[in-house]
Amino acid sequence: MKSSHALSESQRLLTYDRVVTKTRRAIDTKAAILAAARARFAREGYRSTTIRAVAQDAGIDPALVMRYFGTKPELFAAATDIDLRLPDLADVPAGEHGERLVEHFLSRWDGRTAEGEVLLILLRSATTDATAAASMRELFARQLIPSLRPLIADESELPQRVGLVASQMLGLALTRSVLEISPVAAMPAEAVAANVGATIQRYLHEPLRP
Amino acid sequence: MKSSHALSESQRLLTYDRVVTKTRRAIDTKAAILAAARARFAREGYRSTTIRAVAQDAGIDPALVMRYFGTKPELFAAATDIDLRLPDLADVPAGEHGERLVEHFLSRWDGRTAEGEVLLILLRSATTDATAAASMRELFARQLIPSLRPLIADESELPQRVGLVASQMLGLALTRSVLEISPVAAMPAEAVAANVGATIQRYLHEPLRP
DNA sequence: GTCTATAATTCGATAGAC
DNA sequence: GTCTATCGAATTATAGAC
Repeated sequence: MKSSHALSESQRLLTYDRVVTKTRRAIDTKAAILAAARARFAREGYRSTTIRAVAQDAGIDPALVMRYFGTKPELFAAATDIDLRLPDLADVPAGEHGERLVEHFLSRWDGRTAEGEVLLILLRSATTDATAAASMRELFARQLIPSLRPLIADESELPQRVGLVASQMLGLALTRSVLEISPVAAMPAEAVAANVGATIQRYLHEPLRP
Repeated sequence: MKSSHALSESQRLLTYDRVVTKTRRAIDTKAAILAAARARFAREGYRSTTIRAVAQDAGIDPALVMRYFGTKPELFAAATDIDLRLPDLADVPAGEHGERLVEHFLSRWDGRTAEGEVLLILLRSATTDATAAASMRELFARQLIPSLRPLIADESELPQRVGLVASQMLGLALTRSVLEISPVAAMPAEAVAANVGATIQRYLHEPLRP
């Protein structure tokens, strides 16, 4: 009877080599699927993105997508599960908070980074898909609020202030990077940072109205 | 040979009556379809709304929807073809423009009027459907810009100013009425009008930054 | 005017060969 | 690990009976 212990050294190396190759390819495939999925979700939203299209973009078979991620909702969850790495503005002069925050988001969206892409994915999908909307609310509560907490003087005003900030920042992403309403889409990043930054600044530090 | 001229008076009345009844029912049916379509589009967006669901809501057969509106894109166009009836603020003191504008939109969205519903429909659909996105840009150019033109001192700044206004107003609709991010959704209308109104006021009348 | 029946696609998901 | 083949469900749209 031939057991695995009876393998010759060359056989073992061959087996090992094949396993490593398969594993590395699997990692590449998984990454390729995720990248293709993010791009599709970002352009077309959850509902219009098909497993078949993602597979074609990644250059593999649709069945592989199911094998790696199980279901379409799980693929979406994997594609959007990311730390936005929001900036720490504690050391920035208080008067520059608004402008710096807008600059940060603009560089993410305009530069099409992974973090920026995820935000656009959620924005495109959250308007029709309940799961994506929940992710957006969670992102607000778990990432945006904590990151801005150190900047707000009165803790009791934190949720309202961050809510107002979100209304302007998401509206900016929507008009500039999704709907591409021309005056906003064409506006230089510096002008956006200055004008919208002044609004964020007010929402963060100016007295709230009743 | 029996021609239509040979109909008796009672027969003619009967025929006429039947035609009138059918016509009135047709008008009702068409209106019922449109109302059901608006409600579905507003809640679920373009892609997820099905002809079958609309027909069921309207209490009629799916084939009737096709008969009256041809195709699904045409149904969508008919459901969103509406005059937003934006307010004329020419007689309002310049210092109140921002707050009044926010109050106007809030009453439309919170009260679920036809105009407000159409804006929410477009907002939910425009993130994934190119046709809806085009409708949104057209609405911006054909209705929002003209309605705000009389308020802006320097005509050359009109597009940028209205673009900034749109970024905040659409962001407000998104966070409050679509995503329902809690601090914004729970905020009393008066507080929203005051805080966001101040932003709109700045975008309309304060000096633009470079 | 309204409905039944169905054609023609498209998609998510599964089973199984290699 | 990867792919072929296919099922079952859902959807838009059409043809035609009543």
